[in-house]
Amino acid sequence: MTATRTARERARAELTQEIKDEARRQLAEVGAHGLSLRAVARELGMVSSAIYRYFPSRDRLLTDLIVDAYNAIGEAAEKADPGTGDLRERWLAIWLGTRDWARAHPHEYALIYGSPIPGYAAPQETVVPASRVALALVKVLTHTELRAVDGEVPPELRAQAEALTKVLGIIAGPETVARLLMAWTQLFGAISFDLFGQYVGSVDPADAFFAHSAKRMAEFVGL
Amino acid sequence: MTATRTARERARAELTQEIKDEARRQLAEVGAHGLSLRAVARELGMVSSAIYRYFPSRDRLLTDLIVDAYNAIGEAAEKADPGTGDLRERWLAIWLGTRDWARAHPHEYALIYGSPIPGYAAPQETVVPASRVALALVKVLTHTELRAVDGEVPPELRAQAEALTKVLGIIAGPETVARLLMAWTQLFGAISFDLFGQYVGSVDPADAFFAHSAKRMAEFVGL
DNA sequence: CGCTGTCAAGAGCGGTGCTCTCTATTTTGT
DNA sequence: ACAAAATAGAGAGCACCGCTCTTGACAGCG
Repeated sequence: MTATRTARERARAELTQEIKDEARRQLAEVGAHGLSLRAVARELGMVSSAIYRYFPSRDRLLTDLIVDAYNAIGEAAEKADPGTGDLRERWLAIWLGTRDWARAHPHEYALIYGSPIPGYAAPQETVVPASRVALALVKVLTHTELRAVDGEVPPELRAQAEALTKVLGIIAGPETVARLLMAWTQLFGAISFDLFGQYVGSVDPADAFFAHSAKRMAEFVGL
Repeated sequence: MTATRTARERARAELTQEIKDEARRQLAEVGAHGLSLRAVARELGMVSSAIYRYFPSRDRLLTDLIVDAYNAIGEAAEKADPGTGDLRERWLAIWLGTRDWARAHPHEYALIYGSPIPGYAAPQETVVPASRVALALVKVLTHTELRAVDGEVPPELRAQAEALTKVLGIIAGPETVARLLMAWTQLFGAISFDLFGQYVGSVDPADAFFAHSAKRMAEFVGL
């Protein structure tokens, strides 16, 4: 266990990365459905059985790709946030940055926000990366007093909202938390509808509608 | 071409239905990904090649299942609407009815609102069934004056909204149409997040949150 | 009856995930 | 320095998949 790895360890890390890169390329061509370890191996010039030294199963490779995708879209959201300035502009920037990443990586987006893969249960390690976009949105709201939004909240939802308030560390009433969840739903609902073709025939292209939605939802949560 | 079919024709129609039913059962077990014509045939006691007499390809069977699913969720939405009475209650009923169908048929829901299937292009025949839920929502609004909602709408979105106004035959300003689209997005965004597990850790179970969202979106569109 | 169209059956092609064994090479402990 | 242990790739093989092709049995109808 030295600081400088052995030649074998370096080769292994490199090849592992190459396998993931090639898998992502195939994901863009044939989707998660058609992702084939044999094809990845073939493209990399290795024999099919050899790839199992690096990923013990197709599912394990998928999990790694999923975690990478959650981190990538989360990082895109965080980087889109200027961090200072007008809060509504920061909010909009995060929405646009998130959508831009999704449009640039539609198959990776579908991997994380599309249909669940049957027989595949997302391991625990995906939950933290999965929350990064939502946390970026919440961060915009933490240092300001939100315009109060009114509305009755049923007890069941109130309890869930209050539990979330503690986790997120924000000062907001249950109705505001509920609206924040709706905004989060709207963000990914709109991206999914756009990418999955449901807007064809109504708002296609959806750029103007998406930016409009972002602004309306900013108002909606009290920003 | 007589009204009463021959024995052959009746047997064929029955077997076609049996194949679709068995395919739906398998969809629930292994998803669209794992749907296998051979397995369907095996389960029905026929040899694998025989099934191609009924469905020329796996994709053709998928298309039929997709059209059936769109029609089923559309019919669920329409039947949930009492048709008369308080408009906000009708709106809520449609939201709940749509979600109920989705929760009862999660794999069929994923088939139509989940990730697009790579290499599969939805044929034209799917677009009319796909719009039935949205039309059920619009129908609630057609015989009332909506509370005016204000807001600036950029020209690009305004043009799309006005084109939609004509198609839908409703009397509503561009901002209202945009909000209607947002409500439609919210409806399926929330159902997808619920079914696909994104609400785990925040609002799970999501029943209270979903009903709350429905009511807030009713207000939001001016109902 | 015999023709025509429909049907199930079976073999076969090239692909898949995955396992096993065998051999070559590198790393590690003494 | 050298042998033992760990790791690497290669290849064969299993059971499955979608799909195609051919063959032989049967029903409907003139």
